[in-house]
Formats: sequence, structure tokens, C-alpha cells
Amino acid sequence: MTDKKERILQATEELLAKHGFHGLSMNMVAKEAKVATGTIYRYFTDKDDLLYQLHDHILTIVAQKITQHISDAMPLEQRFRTMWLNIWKMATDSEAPLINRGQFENMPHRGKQYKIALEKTLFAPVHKMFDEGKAQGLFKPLDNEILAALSLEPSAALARKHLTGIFTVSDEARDAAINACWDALITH
Amino acid sequence: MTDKKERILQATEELLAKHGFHGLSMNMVAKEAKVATGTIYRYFTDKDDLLYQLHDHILTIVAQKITQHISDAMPLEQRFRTMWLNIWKMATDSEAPLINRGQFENMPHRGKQYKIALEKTLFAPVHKMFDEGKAQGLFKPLDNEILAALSLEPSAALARKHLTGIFTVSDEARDAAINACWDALITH
Amino acid sequence: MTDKKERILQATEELLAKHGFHGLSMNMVAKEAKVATGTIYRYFTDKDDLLYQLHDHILTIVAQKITQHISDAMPLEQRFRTMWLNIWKMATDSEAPLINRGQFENMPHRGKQYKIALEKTLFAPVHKMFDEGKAQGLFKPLDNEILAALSLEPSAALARKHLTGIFTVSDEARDAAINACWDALITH
Amino acid sequence: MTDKKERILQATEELLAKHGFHGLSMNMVAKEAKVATGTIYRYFTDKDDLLYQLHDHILTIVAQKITQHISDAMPLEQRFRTMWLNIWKMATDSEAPLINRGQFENMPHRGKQYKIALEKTLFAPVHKMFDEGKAQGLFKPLDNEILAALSLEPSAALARKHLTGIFTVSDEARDAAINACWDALITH
DNA sequence: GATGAATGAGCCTTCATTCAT
DNA sequence: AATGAATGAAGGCTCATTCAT
Repeated sequence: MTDKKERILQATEELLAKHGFHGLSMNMVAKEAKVATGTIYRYFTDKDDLLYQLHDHILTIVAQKITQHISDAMPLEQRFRTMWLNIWKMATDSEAPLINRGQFENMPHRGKQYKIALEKTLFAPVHKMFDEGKAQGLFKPLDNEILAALSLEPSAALARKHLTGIFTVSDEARDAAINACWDALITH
Repeated sequence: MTDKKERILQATEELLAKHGFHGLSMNMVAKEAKVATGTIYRYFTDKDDLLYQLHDHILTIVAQKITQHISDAMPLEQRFRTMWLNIWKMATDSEAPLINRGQFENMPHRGKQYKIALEKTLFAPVHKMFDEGKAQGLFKPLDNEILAALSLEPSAALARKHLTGIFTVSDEARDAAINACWDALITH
Repeated sequence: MTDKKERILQATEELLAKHGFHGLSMNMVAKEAKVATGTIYRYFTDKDDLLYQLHDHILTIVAQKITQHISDAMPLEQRFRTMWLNIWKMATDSEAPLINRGQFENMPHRGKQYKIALEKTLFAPVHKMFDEGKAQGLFKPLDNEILAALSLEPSAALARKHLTGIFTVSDEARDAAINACWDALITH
Repeated sequence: MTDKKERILQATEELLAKHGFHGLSMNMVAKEAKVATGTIYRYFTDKDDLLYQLHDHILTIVAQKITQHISDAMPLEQRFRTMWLNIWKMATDSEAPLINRGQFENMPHRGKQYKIALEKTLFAPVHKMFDEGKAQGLFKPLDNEILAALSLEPSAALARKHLTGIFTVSDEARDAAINACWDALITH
């Protein structure tokens, strides 16, 4: 990726995190990226395009963070706990706040097929974990999307509440939450 | 509530659902509500104020829908299933599309104290259910916010995926998901 | 004059003094006068009409203040000094700041004939003083308008400077200024 | 100064002279200056800023006109008469109509310190004349601001009356007025 | 490729005026 | 006569996008 394009994406992410969607103008992006306004339009057809590409860019990073420190050799439960905590840490460390804050939820999407394909690739280790668990008879025999909603989504949900300051979660409570999610996942 | 004010809120909700935050202009709202632009400002000081009030308005309706057909006399599990399905239905009937697109999460709030207090009142039956479950030793001894994230949030998450067309959930899968959420909730 | 009309004029004057032309809306006037918005239009055809009438209203008061404590029996110099000080006092007491602040300068005028006639009536004692002075050979044989510009205008000009805070005038300086204006007025 | 900026100031001045403060909109200014609305905001942060800068711009021109054809070598009386007539001419030639309509007086200022400093520089020859006259014992020992109000202000006042058509001043009357102002200025 | 001045549609908001009650 | 809710044109200002250099 060109140096300039990288800088533009970087600048956009920072400004988005700092001021939100509302206060994001192309001129500000250009200034922050130390680039002329018109230059942005050499790399992105549109403001929307810039945001789309940023979305993918961030999604990639998020996926990497979520599947960090995971190897297929690890026992299933350990993999699960690690992922759950990876999600949690992203929020509390506020290292990738953009997606967790739902800033991207309001963005117009490109075709859904595209999104599904992208996520399938990025979150392959997650799918692998669910597939293995189901093959072993350990996990409930449900679609991966459902299993994710049951067992990982709560982590994001809690993190969001934590982030907005609605209420705070202690370490013990967090560990108990992980166990509860595990309960949702496995057969009894 | 005045006829006009009601119509303005209604129009705002519809436009928000249709075009998102990005494409919501006061003139559009006025047109949709069949009201002069200036009239909006008799009932709302600001665009922000309009959004705030809409937030509360929707939250109230959502809370009513979620706690519909619930009485304290019903057994805990029945209450839980009913609520879970209430959430689900809101999405699939697309009666209140706003909530399920995540548009709702990112609406501007007034102070968080205000929001916490409001939610406490509106979702009283939910809290009651969790409290009773914990008192009986049936539910895990965790904060209500956490229990909600474990057991009800997945319903909303699935509904959202369902709505965006990412994938479709069969009736059987849905029931299995409810059971899984119940597993997350209860002690084993 | 009706009670209501009087109250409306009163309210307009106060708001004009407080917020200037810029921040004067009919709704504010109505509120300040404790009258319904529509009521204003029973007494004044227009906003402009309201301002015109206010102008005359204030001009009358100003004329009264300027010619206060003046009688035709007083010696000419005493009359002159009294008037000069009356003008000065209006500013420093900030009792009638509206005209001195030039708030009215920008107003569209009705026919100039009207204005000339009105001023002739209101400022009759001033004209009388100049006429007598010229008849006695004490004052320069110039048009009254010119004599006013030479001898009384400086009072208003100084008062304006004083009011805007550009610089402050001591009592001694003020008296010297009066003498200088007298010098401008009389033959040498 | 840029071509565009100059054109915008020019257009503002003309519109102000034509329609007054009341009817001055940024769109009109843009149209008159043959510039896009947004362009104005590249050179002026605000409507207020535009007016401020116009104020200074005009004040500079006014100062130049008033101190035109003046040299320190000229006798005091000649300097005085020249300045007085310079002021007078500005009105009668209607070359700079803005100043004489009082529109100028009410233009928004930045801090008063700023204005005082600016005027000190621009009107240096005027101050010099007064200072020399006082040093020679020819002029009354009063503050320059007061001397200006006594001797030059009447010129502006008469010019204003002349311009609004309230009454007309013959050449002889005008010369007599200059003499009268000189009387106000000198010791007797 | 890169620049950044210029554009102008569109946004939020105000306010003089009307009119059904 | 009086009310005040409703109107909608118009105002100040922003910002995505273009294009001459």
C-alpha cells in the first residue's frame, strides 16, 4: 500500500476515534494525513469508499486481535477462553475502540455477499474451533453464527457496556461470565 | 402528547430506519411529518433534542414490547422464554426496525446517570426475574447486567444478523438458541 | 394611547437597548410586553411600523430631555449651556442610550418631509434660541442647522465617545468644551 | 491582498451602502462579488469577521482621504481647512458614502484598545496638527479627541445632513462653518 | 501525481407574519 | 379584541468534490 494511502487511512481512524462520524470532514482528514485534499481522491473514489476501506482495514486488525495467541493445537476450552478475553481486552485497553463503539454500524454496506466472504476468511480460527467442538460432540450442534452469538457476543456486549461506563465489571465477574458462556456453548 | 409532536417523532423514526443517521435532515423530517420546518422547533429545542427524545420514546416502546405478556406469577423459565421471544419478534416482525439495526445503540444520550435510571424503571420486570432466579439459587449469582448480556443479548444479536440477511435462523435453531441461553443463565 | 400599545413600545425600547437591533424579534417583544404575538399586529402594521413609531416616540422623549429646564426668559448663554448639558447627561446617565448609540441611524426612514416637520416642532425651543441670538447679533448669521452642528453636535459626539469608552471626559474638560462651542457660535 | 478578497470587501461595502446592515446577506455578497458563497469563508472566518475587516479597510481609506494633501510644512490654519474640506468632499462627492451615513459608526468593533491603536496610527497627521497648535498656544489646551469633536465633527455632521437631503449647504455657508470651527479651536 | 482554492448544494435554525379559535 | 400555534422563506455556514496549475 502506498505511503500516502496508509497515512490517509491512519488519519481517518484517529479522527473517527477522536470526534466520531459527525465531525469527520475530508479536509480534516487531509490535514491530519498531511496530504492535499484532492490527493485523497486519487486513492479513494469517494468518502464512502474511504470509509468502506477503513472498515475492512479495521476489521482485519480486529480479527487479528481476536485470534491472537490461538493455535489449532490448543485444547478447545483454552482457545475459547483466549478468544473471549481477546475481545474483552480490545475494549478495556481501548486499542481498537472504533468497531466496539458501533461507529461502523451506521455505515452503508457493500453487498452482503462480500461481507460474509471477508468475515469467513478473517475469522477462520473461530470457525475452526466451533467445527471441532461440534465434531467432538462437546459443543451444541448449531450453526456457527448462532454459537458465536451465544458465546462470544456477550463478551462484546459487556465490553460495550463497560466502555460506555454504564457499569463496571470486576475480574471475578468477568471470569464467571466466561464460564457462563461456556455453559451456553457445550452440551449438558 | 400533542398530535404534531407524535407525528414528528414517528417521522424521525421512520427516516432513521430508512436512511440512517447520515441522511436525516430536519427538512426531511418536516416533510415526512407533514409539518412546517419551523414547527419542529416548537416541540424540540434542537436536532439533538429531537434525537434524545426519540431515544427515550423508542426505549419506552422497546421496554413495553420486551416485557409484554409477562406477569410475576408466571414460572421463571416461562418468563424468560417469553422475553427472549419478544425480543426476537420485534426484529422478525420488523415492527421496530430501528432498534435492531444498531442505529439505536449509537443515538446520542443525555448523561449516563439519566439513562441508567430510565432503564431501571422501564425494564423492572426483567430485573425482577433475574433477582428472583438468583434468590432461588436457580440463576448464577451475577450482576443483572451480566445476566442480561449472557441470556438476552444473543437474541438481539441473532435478530440483527437475521435482519441484515447475513444468515437465516430456522424455528428449531431459534428454540435451541433459547435453551442454550437458559444454560448460560442457570447453575449446573 | 392604549395600555397594550404603550407596553409594546416600552418593551421594544428595552429590548433594543439590551440586545440591539440584531436580537430583536417580534416574539421577544410580545413576551416582554406580556402580549400575544398577534396582538402587536393590531397596533402596528409591520415590524418596520413598530420601529418607526418607536423612533418618533423616543425622538419626542429626547427632545423633551434636551429642552428640559429651558424657558424663554432665561439669558441666551444659560439656555445654551443648559441644553448642551442636557444632551451630555442623556448619554452619561444612559437614560436614553438608544438614539445616542446610533441604533436608529440604520432604520429606513419615512419621507424626509415628515421628519423635518417633526423635528421642527419638537426642537422649537432650540430654534427659538438660535433665532434670538442671531437677531441680537450675538450669534453668527448662519442657518440653524449649521449652528446646531457647530455648537450642539459636539456634545453628542463627545458623549458617544464617552459612552463607547474610547476615552473619558473630566468635568473640567467638559466645561471647557462648552465654552469652545460657545466660541463657535458667537461672533468675535 | 488577493483579488477575490478585495472583490468581496468591495461588494460588501457597496451592498452596505445600498441596502444597509439590515439587508446584507452572505449570499448577496457572494453574488455581487461574483464568487461562491463558500469562498467568502476562505478569507473571513465569519460574517462578523468580514464586517470587522471591512471596518478597518474603510477606516484606512477614510484616514487617507482626510489627511490627503497635508504636509507638516503647511501652516496650521491651512492644514485645518484642508482636512475640514477633505471630510466635506468625501460626502458631497459621495465617493465613500458608507462613512457618511452613520452606517459606519455602528459597525461591530473588535476590542476598543485595538480601535484606539489603529486610529492613532491612521490619523497621525491630525494629532500632529493639534499637538503643534497647542504647543504654539494657538489652540485651546484640550485633549485631541475633544478638539476633533469641536472642529472636525461638525464637518461630518453637516455632510451627513447634506447627504440625507435634510437641507443643503451653500459654498458660502460652508466657508463660514469652517471659520466657526476655527473659532472653536483657537484661544481668544 | 499532487496541490489546494473554488464551488454550490444542502444543512440547521430563526423569525415576521397569518389565521383558526 | 386577543391568542399563540403554525408557517415557510431566508439566513449563516459546512463540506464533498472538482480542476487549473
